[in-house]
Amino acid sequence: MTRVLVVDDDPYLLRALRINLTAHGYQVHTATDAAGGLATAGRQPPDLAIVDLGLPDLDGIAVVEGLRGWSRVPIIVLSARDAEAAKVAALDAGADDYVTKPFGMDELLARVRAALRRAAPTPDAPVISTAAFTVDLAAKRVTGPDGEIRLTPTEWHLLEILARHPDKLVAQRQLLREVWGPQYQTETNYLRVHLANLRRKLEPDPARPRYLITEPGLGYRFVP
Amino acid sequence: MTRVLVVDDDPYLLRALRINLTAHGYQVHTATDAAGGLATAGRQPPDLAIVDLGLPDLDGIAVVEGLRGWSRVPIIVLSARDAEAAKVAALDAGADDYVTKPFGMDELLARVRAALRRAAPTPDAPVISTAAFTVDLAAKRVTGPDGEIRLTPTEWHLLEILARHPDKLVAQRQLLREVWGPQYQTETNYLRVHLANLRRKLEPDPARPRYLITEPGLGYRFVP
DNA sequence: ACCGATCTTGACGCGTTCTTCGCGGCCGTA
DNA sequence: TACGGCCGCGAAGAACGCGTCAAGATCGGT
Repeated sequence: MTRVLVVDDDPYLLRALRINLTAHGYQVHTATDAAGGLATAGRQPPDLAIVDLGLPDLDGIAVVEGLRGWSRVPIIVLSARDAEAAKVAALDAGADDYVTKPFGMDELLARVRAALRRAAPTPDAPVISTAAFTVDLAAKRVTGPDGEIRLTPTEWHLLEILARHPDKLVAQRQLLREVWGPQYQTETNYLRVHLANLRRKLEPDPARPRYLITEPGLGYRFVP
Repeated sequence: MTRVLVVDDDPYLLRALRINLTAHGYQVHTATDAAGGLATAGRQPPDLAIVDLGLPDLDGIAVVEGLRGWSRVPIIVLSARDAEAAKVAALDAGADDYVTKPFGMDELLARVRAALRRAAPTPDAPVISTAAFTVDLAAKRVTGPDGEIRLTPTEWHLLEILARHPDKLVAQRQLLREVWGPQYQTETNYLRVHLANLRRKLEPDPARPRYLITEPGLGYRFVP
């Protein structure tokens, strides 16, 4: 079962979080201060941590730092509206997301799901092979028949997304959003240029692509 | 250098410990409460921890538990004569040794040596070799054809991270975060400078690196 | 307070990479 | 057949990233 650690000093909020998270199938551990939170995390490493920045020892950031020292567990930070500086510090320290109080329970649950989803795709086969080349996602390396193939950052980023969803159609918007950001979602010509460069480096016959397939008007597909 | 973390709320004792330990060649980090201690341990994992059970948040045991969650670092607990129960609890939680206050500094130092000696046999395969040099991760030493190569702390830290992931591409952000901290994630020029220095010390032809490879825009790769 | 080692910071040249644009081809539709 | 949408292609200038050097700034030890 997914284990969630909640560190908060407000007993009412703690109770509300416990009830809601439990109701959604999470196993909840709680602590009311930084020391207790870190100790609990040590005893029972959680799959996700929710940390209030306004702890009695004024040091929710210590929890983030303490966790980040040994764990990549997703951390969601709770903060009051005016604690901007602390929030930024917490994110710098390695927190993954933040929720400003007061917040709706549905929003928090959504962020919990998002954080877990983001963290989930870790343990996978990080090597995808085709007849023409091999993609090693962990080492960020592409090997062709003549040895290593050097990709530019953008090319690698595109290939990585496509390779993580083999045989699946990836929408143009999604590619543009993940590589260039939300405000570039219509610049489809970027995709054309960089896909062409990728094909030139990877495809045996770049003019007639076999692995990086265009689905006109929709997106692209990686077929191993 | 051997790193010792001391968690104690008594400033006099803290000072005495720092002076004595430093004098005996240990690198000392200190904290005055459980949260700070765990956070410090996360930032700079110690080789040994000395923890006073009588902390202001009454929870030295939390430090022991928090450390034991992710580390096998030897832990020596300090306790007042009458705190038998807490002492037992600390040992149950995973502490390695205890010293009853008041104690002689020589005794403590002896126990420190003993604890480190006991922990020493931690032999996995912490040695990575190339044709040009050898990296001993445990001993924190680099040996070249002409004997030992002296590295600065930053250089060693960088090389250590790269050597722990041979053949893997390590992202710039990750290097910056692990060596300098989360708020330096964009200072890529640090990497350029220190990598250049590393190459000057390690590479046969620093202008054409063979072991410390740059992947432009992405990060660096150590190829043994 | 001084000194050496180390780290930070800024500047420069150079090669690479990205962006941007125009052109031509393919295809479905009017 | 004409037309518009979409794609592949090539090329040019701009922007970026890297390596390098050298000058402060910082730190620890004497």
